Amino acid sequence: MTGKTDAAIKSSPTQAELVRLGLESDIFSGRLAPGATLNESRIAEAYAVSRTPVREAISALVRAGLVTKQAQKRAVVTPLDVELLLELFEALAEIEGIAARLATERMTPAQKQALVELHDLAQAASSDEAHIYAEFGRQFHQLIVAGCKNKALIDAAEVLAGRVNPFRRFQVLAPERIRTNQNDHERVLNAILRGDAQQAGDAMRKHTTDQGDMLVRYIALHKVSYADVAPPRRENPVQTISESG
Amino acid sequence: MTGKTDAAIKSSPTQAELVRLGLESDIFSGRLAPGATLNESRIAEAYAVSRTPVREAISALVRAGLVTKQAQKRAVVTPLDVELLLELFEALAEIEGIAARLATERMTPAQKQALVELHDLAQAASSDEAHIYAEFGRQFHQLIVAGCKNKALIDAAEVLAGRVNPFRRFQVLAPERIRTNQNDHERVLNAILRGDAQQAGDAMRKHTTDQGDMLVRYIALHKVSYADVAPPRRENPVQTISESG
DNA sequence: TTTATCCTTATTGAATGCAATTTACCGATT
DNA sequence: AATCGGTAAATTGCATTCAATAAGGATAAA
Repeated sequence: MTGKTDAAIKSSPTQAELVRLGLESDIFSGRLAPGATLNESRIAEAYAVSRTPVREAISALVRAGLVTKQAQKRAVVTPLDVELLLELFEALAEIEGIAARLATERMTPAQKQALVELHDLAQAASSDEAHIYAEFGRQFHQLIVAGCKNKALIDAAEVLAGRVNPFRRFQVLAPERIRTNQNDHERVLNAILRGDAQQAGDAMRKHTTDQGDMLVRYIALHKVSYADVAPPRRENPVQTISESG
Repeated sequence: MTGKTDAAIKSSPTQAELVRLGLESDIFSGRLAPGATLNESRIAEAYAVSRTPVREAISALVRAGLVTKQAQKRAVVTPLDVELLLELFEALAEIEGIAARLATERMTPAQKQALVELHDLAQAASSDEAHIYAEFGRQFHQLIVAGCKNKALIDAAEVLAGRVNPFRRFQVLAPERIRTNQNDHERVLNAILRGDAQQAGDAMRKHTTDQGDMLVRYIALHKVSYADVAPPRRENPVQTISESG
Protein backbone atom coordinates (compact mmCIF):
# COMPACT_ATOMS: atom_id res chain seq x y z
CA MET A 1 0.00 0.00 0.00
CA THR A 2 1.80 3.03 -1.28
CA GLY A 3 0.10 6.21 -2.38
CA LYS A 4 -3.52 5.56 -3.23
CA THR A 5 -5.84 8.48 -2.82
CA ASP A 6 -4.43 10.87 -0.29
CA ALA A 7 -7.97 11.72 0.79
CA ALA A 8 -8.85 8.14 1.58
CA ILE A 9 -7.41 7.49 4.98
CA LYS A 10 -8.71 4.10 5.83
CA SER A 11 -12.05 2.71 4.92
CA SER A 12 -12.47 0.08 7.63
CA PRO A 13 -14.42 2.50 9.77
CA THR A 14 -16.96 4.16 7.56
CA GLN A 15 -17.10 7.94 7.18
CA ALA A 16 -20.56 7.84 8.69
CA GLU A 17 -19.13 5.99 11.67
CA LEU A 18 -16.38 8.53 12.16
CA VAL A 19 -18.83 11.38 12.05
CA ARG A 20 -21.10 9.56 14.46
CA LEU A 21 -18.28 9.10 16.93
CA GLY A 22 -17.30 12.74 16.58
CA LEU A 23 -20.80 14.01 17.18
CA GLU A 24 -21.29 11.64 20.07
CA SER A 25 -18.15 12.93 21.66
CA ASP A 26 -19.29 16.49 21.09
CA ILE A 27 -22.56 15.71 22.81
CA PHE A 28 -20.97 13.93 25.74
CA SER A 29 -18.49 16.70 26.28
CA GLY A 30 -21.09 19.41 26.04
CA ARG A 31 -19.62 21.07 22.98
CA LEU A 32 -22.99 20.21 21.53
CA ALA A 33 -25.35 20.98 24.37
CA PRO A 34 -28.81 19.52 24.79
CA GLY A 35 -31.21 21.55 22.70
CA ALA A 36 -28.63 22.56 20.11
CA THR A 37 -29.67 22.13 16.51
CA LEU A 38 -27.64 20.06 14.10
CA ASN A 39 -27.05 21.43 10.63
CA GLU A 40 -26.20 18.69 8.17
CA SER A 41 -24.35 20.90 5.73
CA ARG A 42 -22.29 22.57 8.38
CA ILE A 43 -21.34 19.29 9.98
CA ALA A 44 -20.48 17.89 6.59
CA GLU A 45 -18.21 20.84 6.00
CA ALA A 46 -16.58 20.51 9.39
CA TYR A 47 -15.78 16.86 8.83
CA ALA A 48 -14.94 17.37 5.18
CA VAL A 49 -17.44 14.82 3.94
CA SER A 50 -20.68 15.03 2.06
CA ARG A 51 -24.06 15.24 3.71
CA THR A 52 -24.81 11.59 3.07
CA PRO A 53 -22.62 10.10 5.80
CA VAL A 54 -23.63 12.94 8.10
CA ARG A 55 -27.27 12.02 7.71
CA GLU A 56 -26.46 8.42 8.51
CA ALA A 57 -24.55 9.48 11.59
CA ILE A 58 -27.40 11.65 12.78
CA SER A 59 -29.98 8.96 12.29
CA ALA A 60 -27.81 6.59 14.28
CA LEU A 61 -27.75 9.11 17.11
CA VAL A 62 -31.50 9.49 16.85
CA ARG A 63 -31.87 5.77 17.28
CA ALA A 64 -29.60 5.90 20.30
CA GLY A 65 -31.80 8.60 21.80
CA LEU A 66 -29.07 11.24 21.91
CA VAL A 67 -30.65 13.27 19.14
CA THR A 68 -34.30 14.02 18.48
CA LYS A 69 -35.76 14.60 15.06
CA GLN A 70 -39.06 14.95 13.28
CA ALA A 71 -39.37 14.38 9.56
CA GLN A 72 -38.45 17.39 7.47
CA LYS A 73 -37.31 19.32 10.51
CA ARG A 74 -33.92 19.94 11.99
CA ALA A 75 -32.33 17.46 14.30
CA VAL A 76 -31.67 18.71 17.82
CA VAL A 77 -29.56 17.26 20.58
CA THR A 78 -32.14 15.70 22.86
CA PRO A 79 -33.15 18.45 25.28
CA LEU A 80 -33.05 18.20 29.03
CA ASP A 81 -36.25 16.71 30.36
CA VAL A 82 -36.19 16.05 34.09
CA GLU A 83 -39.11 13.69 33.88
CA LEU A 84 -37.38 11.54 31.30
CA LEU A 85 -34.07 11.78 33.08
CA LEU A 86 -35.63 10.25 36.16
CA GLU A 87 -37.10 7.47 34.08
CA LEU A 88 -33.74 6.82 32.45
CA PHE A 89 -32.10 6.48 35.82
CA GLU A 90 -34.85 4.27 37.14
CA ALA A 91 -34.42 1.96 34.16
CA LEU A 92 -30.65 2.06 34.39
CA ALA A 93 -30.75 1.31 38.10
CA GLU A 94 -32.97 -1.70 37.58
CA ILE A 95 -30.85 -3.07 34.78
CA GLU A 96 -27.56 -2.48 36.52
CA GLY A 97 -29.09 -4.14 39.55
CA ILE A 98 -29.92 -7.21 37.53
CA ALA A 99 -26.47 -7.18 35.99
CA ALA A 100 -24.83 -7.02 39.40
CA ARG A 101 -26.93 -9.91 40.63
CA LEU A 102 -26.00 -12.04 37.63
CA ALA A 103 -22.39 -10.88 37.68
CA THR A 104 -21.98 -12.10 41.24
CA GLU A 105 -22.39 -15.63 40.01
CA ARG A 106 -20.74 -15.26 36.64
CA MET A 107 -17.61 -13.23 37.03
CA THR A 108 -14.40 -15.20 37.13
CA PRO A 109 -12.16 -14.78 40.17
CA ALA A 110 -9.81 -12.81 37.96
CA GLN A 111 -12.58 -10.44 36.98
CA LYS A 112 -13.56 -9.95 40.59
CA GLN A 113 -9.95 -9.24 41.38
CA ALA A 114 -9.84 -6.65 38.63
CA LEU A 115 -12.87 -5.02 40.16
CA VAL A 116 -11.18 -4.87 43.54
CA GLU A 117 -8.12 -3.28 42.01
CA LEU A 118 -10.19 -0.72 40.16
CA HIS A 119 -11.97 0.13 43.37
CA ASP A 120 -8.66 0.66 45.14
CA LEU A 121 -7.40 2.80 42.30
CA ALA A 122 -10.48 4.95 42.58
CA GLN A 123 -9.93 5.21 46.31
CA ALA A 124 -6.45 6.51 45.70
CA ALA A 125 -7.63 8.90 43.02
CA SER A 126 -10.49 10.25 45.06
CA SER A 127 -8.38 13.14 46.28
CA ASP A 128 -7.31 14.11 42.77
CA GLU A 129 -9.37 15.89 40.18
CA ALA A 130 -12.99 14.93 40.27
CA HIS A 131 -13.16 14.01 36.61
CA ILE A 132 -10.46 11.41 37.11
CA TYR A 133 -12.47 9.83 39.86
CA ALA A 134 -15.58 10.05 37.70
CA GLU A 135 -13.86 8.04 35.02
CA PHE A 136 -12.97 5.30 37.49
CA GLY A 137 -16.53 5.31 38.67
CA ARG A 138 -17.78 4.84 35.16
CA GLN A 139 -15.43 1.92 34.68
CA PHE A 140 -16.58 0.32 37.90
CA HIS A 141 -20.14 0.28 36.65
CA GLN A 142 -19.00 -0.96 33.28
CA LEU A 143 -17.01 -3.86 34.69
CA ILE A 144 -19.96 -5.03 36.72
CA VAL A 145 -22.34 -4.77 33.81
CA ALA A 146 -19.91 -6.67 31.61
CA GLY A 147 -19.73 -9.30 34.34
CA CYS A 148 -23.29 -10.42 33.72
CA LYS A 149 -22.09 -11.84 30.42
CA ASN A 150 -25.34 -11.25 28.66
CA LYS A 151 -24.83 -9.24 25.49
CA ALA A 152 -28.42 -8.10 25.31
CA LEU A 153 -28.39 -6.82 28.86
CA ILE A 154 -25.02 -5.17 28.43
CA ASP A 155 -26.35 -3.47 25.33
CA ALA A 156 -29.41 -2.20 27.10
CA ALA A 157 -27.32 -0.82 29.94
CA GLU A 158 -24.96 0.88 27.54
CA VAL A 159 -27.76 2.54 25.65
CA LEU A 160 -29.23 3.91 28.85
CA ALA A 161 -25.87 5.00 30.23
CA GLY A 162 -25.20 6.75 26.94
CA ARG A 163 -28.44 8.65 27.06
CA VAL A 164 -27.74 9.83 30.56
CA ASN A 165 -24.20 10.81 29.71
CA PRO A 166 -24.83 14.29 28.30
CA PHE A 167 -26.28 15.38 31.62
CA ARG A 168 -23.66 13.98 33.91
CA ARG A 169 -21.36 16.88 33.28
CA PHE A 170 -23.67 19.13 35.27
CA GLN A 171 -22.82 17.14 38.31
CA VAL A 172 -19.89 18.38 40.31
CA LEU A 173 -18.43 15.67 42.44
CA ALA A 174 -17.83 17.26 45.82
CA PRO A 175 -15.36 15.41 48.08
CA GLU A 176 -18.21 14.38 50.31
CA ARG A 177 -20.17 12.97 47.41
CA ILE A 178 -17.14 11.02 46.30
CA ARG A 179 -17.03 9.49 49.74
CA THR A 180 -20.64 8.44 49.55
CA ASN A 181 -20.08 7.06 46.11
CA GLN A 182 -17.09 5.08 47.22
CA ASN A 183 -19.03 3.66 50.15
CA ASP A 184 -21.81 2.56 47.80
CA HIS A 185 -19.32 0.87 45.54
CA GLU A 186 -17.74 -0.86 48.49
CA ARG A 187 -21.09 -2.22 49.56
CA VAL A 188 -21.68 -3.63 46.09
CA LEU A 189 -18.17 -4.98 45.86
CA ASN A 190 -18.36 -6.73 49.22
CA ALA A 191 -21.62 -8.39 48.32
CA ILE A 192 -20.10 -9.63 45.09
CA LEU A 193 -17.00 -10.97 46.84
CA ARG A 194 -19.21 -12.58 49.45
CA GLY A 195 -21.22 -14.20 46.68
CA ASP A 196 -24.45 -12.63 47.85
CA ALA A 197 -26.08 -12.01 44.50
CA GLN A 198 -29.33 -10.65 45.85
CA GLN A 199 -27.55 -8.17 48.06
CA ALA A 200 -25.24 -7.09 45.25
CA GLY A 201 -28.18 -6.43 42.99
CA ASP A 202 -30.05 -4.46 45.61
CA ALA A 203 -27.02 -2.38 46.54
CA MET A 204 -26.27 -1.65 42.92
CA ARG A 205 -29.82 -0.64 42.16
CA LYS A 206 -29.96 1.61 45.14
CA HIS A 207 -26.64 3.18 44.27
CA THR A 208 -27.60 4.06 40.71
CA THR A 209 -30.98 5.30 41.86
CA ASP A 210 -29.23 7.61 44.30
CA GLN A 211 -26.90 8.82 41.59
CA GLY A 212 -29.86 9.76 39.47
CA ASP A 213 -31.63 11.50 42.31
CA MET A 214 -28.49 13.46 43.08
CA LEU A 215 -28.11 14.60 39.51
CA VAL A 216 -31.73 15.58 39.17
CA ARG A 217 -31.62 17.40 42.49
CA TYR A 218 -28.49 19.24 41.42
CA ILE A 219 -30.12 20.30 38.19
CA ALA A 220 -33.22 21.46 40.02
CA LEU A 221 -31.35 23.28 42.77
CA HIS A 222 -29.02 25.09 40.47
CA LYS A 223 -31.88 25.85 38.17
CA VAL A 224 -30.04 24.51 35.19
CA SER A 225 -32.41 25.99 32.72
CA TYR A 226 -32.85 25.36 29.06
CA ALA A 227 -30.79 28.47 28.44
CA ASP A 228 -27.79 27.10 30.32
CA VAL A 229 -27.99 24.05 28.23
CA ALA A 230 -29.01 25.32 24.84
CA PRO A 231 -28.04 28.74 23.65
CA PRO A 232 -31.41 30.03 22.44
CA ARG A 233 -30.42 31.53 19.16
CA ARG A 234 -26.86 31.27 18.03
CA GLU A 235 -25.83 28.46 15.75
CA ASN A 236 -23.56 26.07 17.57
CA PRO A 237 -19.99 25.49 16.54
CA VAL A 238 -19.03 22.08 15.36
CA GLN A 239 -15.76 20.53 16.22
CA THR A 240 -13.48 20.05 13.28
CA ILE A 241 -11.91 16.67 13.07
CA SER A 242 -8.18 16.92 13.24
CA GLU A 243 -6.43 15.78 10.14
CA SER A 244 -3.63 13.34 10.65
CA GLY A 245 -0.91 13.04 8.09
CA MET B 1 -50.77 23.78 -7.89
CA THR B 2 -53.00 20.86 -8.60
CA GLY B 3 -51.18 17.86 -9.90
CA LYS B 4 -47.77 18.06 -8.29
CA THR B 5 -45.61 15.04 -8.84
CA ASP B 6 -47.79 11.99 -9.22
CA ALA B 7 -45.04 9.94 -7.63
CA ALA B 8 -45.09 11.92 -4.42
CA ILE B 9 -47.77 10.31 -2.31
CA LYS B 10 -47.42 11.90 1.08
CA SER B 11 -44.21 12.93 2.71
CA SER B 12 -45.19 12.94 6.38
CA PRO B 13 -43.79 9.47 6.87
CA THR B 14 -40.46 9.43 5.15
CA GLN B 15 -39.69 7.00 2.35
CA ALA B 16 -36.98 5.54 4.49
CA GLU B 17 -39.50 4.93 7.23
CA LEU B 18 -41.90 3.18 4.89
CA VAL B 19 -39.16 0.93 3.62
CA ARG B 20 -38.05 0.21 7.16
CA LEU B 21 -41.55 -0.83 8.16
CA GLY B 22 -41.85 -2.99 5.08
CA LEU B 23 -38.58 -4.77 5.69
CA GLU B 24 -39.36 -5.22 9.35
CA SER B 25 -42.66 -6.81 8.46
CA ASP B 26 -40.90 -9.07 5.97
CA ILE B 27 -38.49 -10.16 8.65
CA PHE B 28 -41.14 -10.77 11.28
CA SER B 29 -43.26 -12.76 8.89
CA GLY B 30 -40.37 -14.83 7.65
CA ARG B 31 -40.55 -13.65 4.07
CA LEU B 32 -37.05 -12.49 4.80
CA ALA B 33 -35.62 -15.33 6.82
CA PRO B 34 -32.71 -15.06 9.22
CA GLY B 35 -29.52 -15.32 7.20
CA ALA B 36 -30.99 -13.87 4.02
CA THR B 37 -28.94 -11.17 2.37
CA LEU B 38 -30.36 -7.75 1.63
CA ASN B 39 -29.59 -6.21 -1.71
CA GLU B 40 -30.00 -2.44 -1.64
CA SER B 41 -30.66 -2.06 -5.35
CA ARG B 42 -33.21 -4.80 -5.46
CA ILE B 43 -35.07 -3.50 -2.44
CA ALA B 44 -35.00 -0.03 -3.92
CA GLU B 45 -36.52 -1.40 -7.07
CA ALA B 46 -39.18 -3.31 -5.18
CA TYR B 47 -40.25 -0.26 -3.24
CA ALA B 48 -39.84 2.05 -6.22
CA VAL B 49 -37.45 4.37 -4.44
CA SER B 50 -33.76 5.12 -4.76
CA ARG B 51 -31.09 3.36 -2.78
CA THR B 52 -30.67 6.26 -0.39
CA PRO B 53 -33.80 5.70 1.72
CA VAL B 54 -33.21 1.96 1.52
CA ARG B 55 -29.79 2.39 3.08
CA GLU B 56 -31.29 4.45 5.87
CA ALA B 57 -33.92 1.80 6.48
CA ILE B 58 -31.32 -0.92 6.63
CA SER B 59 -29.12 0.94 9.03
CA ALA B 60 -32.14 1.47 11.26
CA LEU B 61 -32.72 -2.27 11.28
CA VAL B 62 -29.06 -2.83 12.05
CA ARG B 63 -29.35 -0.60 15.05
CA ALA B 64 -32.44 -2.52 16.15
CA GLY B 65 -30.47 -5.76 15.90
CA LEU B 66 -32.70 -7.30 13.26
CA VAL B 67 -30.06 -6.98 10.59
CA THR B 68 -26.32 -7.51 10.80
CA LYS B 69 -23.79 -5.72 8.68
CA GLN B 70 -20.07 -5.12 8.36
CA ALA B 71 -18.69 -2.18 6.46
CA GLN B 72 -18.48 -2.73 2.71
CA LYS B 73 -20.25 -6.04 2.98
CA ARG B 74 -23.82 -7.03 2.42
CA ALA B 75 -26.40 -6.71 5.09
CA VAL B 76 -27.94 -9.97 6.25
CA VAL B 77 -30.99 -10.64 8.35
CA THR B 78 -29.50 -11.49 11.73
CA PRO B 79 -28.93 -15.25 11.65
CA LEU B 80 -30.22 -17.70 14.17
CA ASP B 81 -27.83 -18.04 17.07
CA VAL B 82 -29.12 -20.20 19.89
CA GLU B 83 -26.61 -18.80 22.33
CA LEU B 84 -27.74 -15.24 21.65
CA LEU B 85 -31.39 -16.22 21.59
CA LEU B 86 -31.07 -17.53 25.13
CA GLU B 87 -29.42 -14.32 26.20
CA LEU B 88 -32.14 -12.27 24.58
CA PHE B 89 -34.79 -14.18 26.45
CA GLU B 90 -32.91 -13.93 29.71
CA ALA B 91 -32.69 -10.17 29.31
CA LEU B 92 -36.29 -9.89 28.19
CA ALA B 93 -37.44 -12.00 31.14
CA GLU B 94 -35.60 -9.81 33.60
CA ILE B 95 -36.90 -6.61 32.11
CA GLU B 96 -40.47 -7.81 31.80
CA GLY B 97 -40.18 -8.97 35.39
CA ILE B 98 -39.20 -5.52 36.49
CA ALA B 99 -41.96 -4.01 34.41
CA ALA B 100 -44.54 -6.29 35.98
CA ARG B 101 -43.33 -5.40 39.45
CA LEU B 102 -43.55 -1.70 38.72
CA ALA B 103 -46.81 -2.06 36.83
CA THR B 104 -48.47 -3.66 39.82
CA GLU B 105 -48.17 -0.38 41.65
CA ARG B 106 -48.61 1.96 38.71
CA MET B 107 -51.42 0.67 36.56
CA THR B 108 -54.72 2.40 37.00
CA PRO B 109 -57.72 0.27 37.95
CA ALA B 110 -58.99 0.76 34.42
CA GLN B 111 -55.75 -0.58 33.00
CA LYS B 112 -55.88 -3.59 35.28
CA GLN B 113 -59.45 -4.16 34.17
CA ALA B 114 -58.35 -4.03 30.55
CA LEU B 115 -55.75 -6.65 31.34
CA VAL B 116 -58.37 -8.90 32.88
CA GLU B 117 -60.55 -8.55 29.81
CA LEU B 118 -57.68 -9.31 27.49
CA HIS B 119 -56.89 -12.40 29.50
CA ASP B 120 -60.50 -13.58 29.24
CA LEU B 121 -60.52 -12.93 25.53
CA ALA B 122 -57.40 -15.03 25.16
CA GLN B 123 -59.05 -17.76 27.21
CA ALA B 124 -61.96 -17.80 24.81
CA ALA B 125 -59.69 -17.73 21.78
CA SER B 126 -57.45 -20.49 23.03
CA SER B 127 -59.42 -23.08 21.11
CA ASP B 128 -59.23 -21.17 17.86
CA GLU B 129 -56.24 -20.87 15.59
CA ALA B 130 -52.98 -20.74 17.46
CA HIS B 131 -51.81 -17.54 15.81
CA ILE B 132 -54.86 -15.71 17.11
CA TYR B 133 -54.04 -16.81 20.61
CA ALA B 134 -50.42 -15.86 20.05
CA GLU B 135 -51.46 -12.33 19.18
CA PHE B 136 -53.46 -12.03 22.41
CA GLY B 137 -50.47 -13.34 24.30
CA ARG B 138 -48.27 -10.70 22.74
CA GLN B 139 -50.71 -8.01 23.75
CA PHE B 140 -50.85 -9.30 27.30
CA HIS B 141 -47.11 -8.87 27.64
CA GLN B 142 -47.31 -5.49 25.98
CA LEU B 143 -50.00 -4.17 28.31
CA ILE B 144 -48.02 -5.17 31.35
CA VAL B 145 -44.84 -3.61 30.05
CA ALA B 146 -46.70 -0.42 29.21
CA GLY B 147 -48.05 -0.46 32.73
CA CYS B 148 -44.65 0.28 34.23
CA LYS B 149 -44.96 3.75 32.75
CA ASN B 150 -41.28 4.13 32.22
CA LYS B 151 -40.50 5.02 28.62
CA ALA B 152 -36.92 3.88 28.82
CA LEU B 153 -37.88 0.49 30.19
CA ILE B 154 -40.71 0.09 27.69
CA ASP B 155 -38.26 0.91 24.94
CA ALA B 156 -35.75 -1.64 26.14
CA ALA B 157 -38.42 -4.32 26.34
CA GLU B 158 -39.67 -3.50 22.88
CA VAL B 159 -36.22 -3.71 21.37
CA LEU B 160 -35.66 -7.12 22.91
CA ALA B 161 -39.11 -8.39 21.98
CA GLY B 162 -38.49 -7.21 18.44
CA ARG B 163 -35.22 -9.04 18.20
CA VAL B 164 -36.82 -12.25 19.37
CA ASN B 165 -39.76 -11.88 17.02
CA PRO B 166 -38.24 -13.40 13.88
CA PHE B 167 -37.76 -16.67 15.70
CA ARG B 168 -41.13 -16.98 17.33
CA ARG B 169 -42.69 -18.29 14.16
CA PHE B 170 -40.82 -21.55 14.60
CA GLN B 171 -42.82 -22.20 17.68
CA VAL B 172 -46.02 -24.10 17.20
CA LEU B 173 -48.43 -23.50 20.02
CA ALA B 174 -49.84 -26.91 20.89
CA PRO B 175 -53.10 -26.87 22.87
CA GLU B 176 -51.27 -28.10 25.91
CA ARG B 177 -48.71 -25.32 25.63
CA ILE B 178 -51.48 -22.78 25.35
CA ARG B 179 -52.89 -24.10 28.61
CA THR B 180 -49.55 -23.70 30.34
CA ASN B 181 -49.19 -20.25 28.93
CA GLN B 182 -52.63 -19.24 30.08
CA ASN B 183 -51.90 -20.56 33.57
CA ASP B 184 -48.70 -18.52 33.69
CA HIS B 185 -50.56 -15.42 32.66
CA GLU B 186 -53.19 -16.05 35.27
CA ARG B 187 -50.57 -16.29 37.96
CA VAL B 188 -49.12 -12.95 36.91
CA LEU B 189 -52.54 -11.38 36.62
CA ASN B 190 -53.63 -12.54 40.06
CA ALA B 191 -50.50 -11.17 41.65
CA ILE B 192 -51.09 -7.83 39.99
CA LEU B 193 -54.72 -7.72 41.07
CA ARG B 194 -53.69 -8.73 44.57
CA GLY B 195 -51.16 -5.92 44.55
CA ASP B 196 -48.27 -8.27 45.21
CA ALA B 197 -45.60 -6.55 43.13
CA GLN B 198 -42.77 -8.88 44.06
CA GLN B 199 -44.80 -11.94 43.18
CA ALA B 200 -45.98 -10.40 39.91
CA GLY B 201 -42.41 -9.68 38.91
CA ASP B 202 -41.19 -13.14 39.80
CA ALA B 203 -44.05 -14.85 37.99
CA MET B 204 -43.56 -12.72 34.92
CA ARG B 205 -39.84 -13.35 34.81
CA LYS B 206 -40.31 -17.07 35.18
CA HIS B 207 -42.98 -17.10 32.50
CA THR B 208 -40.86 -15.34 29.90
CA THR B 209 -37.86 -17.46 30.82
CA ASP B 210 -39.93 -20.57 30.21
CA GLN B 211 -41.14 -19.21 26.90
CA GLY B 212 -37.57 -18.76 25.81
CA ASP B 213 -36.55 -22.20 26.95
CA MET B 214 -39.46 -23.71 25.09
CA LEU B 215 -38.58 -21.94 21.89
CA VAL B 216 -34.94 -22.86 22.10
CA ARG B 217 -35.79 -26.44 22.91
CA TYR B 218 -38.15 -26.58 19.97
CA ILE B 219 -35.49 -25.26 17.68
CA ALA B 220 -32.95 -27.74 19.01
CA LEU B 221 -35.31 -30.71 18.89
CA HIS B 222 -36.55 -30.05 15.42
CA LYS B 223 -33.04 -29.31 14.33
CA VAL B 224 -34.03 -26.05 12.78
CA SER B 225 -30.83 -25.63 10.92
CA TYR B 226 -29.37 -22.71 9.11
CA ALA B 227 -30.65 -24.21 5.89
CA ASP B 228 -34.24 -24.17 7.09
CA VAL B 229 -33.85 -20.58 7.93
CA ALA B 230 -31.65 -19.22 5.22
CA PRO B 231 -31.70 -20.58 1.71
CA PRO B 232 -27.99 -20.99 1.05
CA ARG B 233 -27.75 -19.55 -2.41
CA ARG B 234 -30.82 -18.13 -4.02
CA GLU B 235 -31.51 -14.42 -3.82
CA ASN B 236 -34.52 -13.75 -1.65
CA PRO B 237 -37.67 -12.14 -2.99
CA VAL B 238 -38.66 -8.80 -1.62
CA GLN B 239 -42.19 -7.86 -0.94
CA THR B 240 -43.52 -5.11 -3.12
CA ILE B 241 -45.36 -2.39 -1.32
CA SER B 242 -48.93 -2.17 -2.51
CA GLU B 243 -49.78 1.07 -4.18
CA SER B 244 -52.92 2.79 -3.01
CA GLY B 245 -54.73 5.17 -5.28
C1' DT C 1 -46.07 48.20 19.79
C1' DT C 2 -47.89 43.71 18.61
C1' DT C 3 -49.64 40.25 15.43
C1' DA C 4 -50.61 38.06 11.14
C1' DT C 5 -49.41 37.12 6.27
C1' DC C 6 -46.47 36.70 2.42
C1' DC C 7 -42.05 36.03 0.49
C1' DT C 8 -37.16 34.81 0.54
C1' DT C 9 -33.63 31.90 2.15
C1' DA C 10 -31.95 27.88 4.51
C1' DT C 11 -32.34 23.15 5.01
C1' DT C 12 -33.90 18.63 4.51
C1' DG C 13 -35.34 14.17 1.65
C1' DA C 14 -34.33 11.69 -2.12
C1' DA C 15 -32.34 10.52 -7.06
C1' DT C 16 -28.42 9.75 -9.66
C1' DG C 17 -23.62 8.85 -10.77
C1' DC C 18 -19.04 7.21 -9.83
C1' DA C 19 -15.02 5.18 -7.46
C1' DA C 20 -13.65 1.53 -4.33
C1' DT C 21 -14.40 -2.82 -2.52
C1' DT C 22 -16.30 -7.25 -2.37
C1' DT C 23 -18.14 -11.41 -4.45
C1' DA C 24 -18.52 -14.79 -7.94
C1' DC C 25 -16.61 -17.23 -11.55
C1' DC C 26 -12.95 -19.83 -13.95
C1' DG C 27 -8.71 -21.79 -15.13
C1' DA C 28 -4.14 -23.30 -13.37
C1' DT C 29 -1.53 -25.86 -10.03
C1' DT C 30 -0.70 -29.28 -6.42
C1' DA D 1 -10.60 -33.60 -6.62
C1' DA D 2 -9.48 -29.58 -4.02
C1' DT D 3 -7.17 -25.28 -3.43
C1' DC D 4 -5.26 -21.09 -4.91
C1' DG D 5 -5.07 -16.72 -7.88
C1' DG D 6 -6.71 -13.66 -10.94
C1' DT D 7 -10.23 -11.31 -13.52
C1' DA D 8 -15.03 -9.66 -14.36
C1' DA D 9 -19.33 -8.49 -12.46
C1' DA D 10 -22.01 -7.06 -8.64
C1' DT D 11 -22.49 -4.14 -4.82
C1' DT D 12 -21.50 -0.87 -1.50
C1' DG D 13 -20.01 4.04 0.26
C1' DC D 14 -20.08 8.53 -0.84
C1' DA D 15 -20.51 12.96 -3.61
C1' DT D 16 -23.38 15.72 -6.14
C1' DT D 17 -27.68 17.57 -7.44
C1' DC D 18 -32.51 18.96 -7.37
C1' DA D 19 -37.19 19.30 -5.61
C1' DA D 20 -40.01 19.96 -1.45
C1' DT D 21 -40.49 21.76 3.04
C1' DA D 22 -39.50 24.58 7.05
C1' DA D 23 -37.45 28.74 9.15
C1' DG D 24 -36.73 33.51 9.22
C1' DG D 25 -37.76 38.17 8.10
C1' DA D 26 -40.03 42.04 6.13
C1' DT D 27 -44.28 44.27 5.37
C1' DA D 28 -48.95 45.37 6.42
C1' DA D 29 -52.79 45.55 9.56
C1' DA D 30 -54.62 46.16 14.18
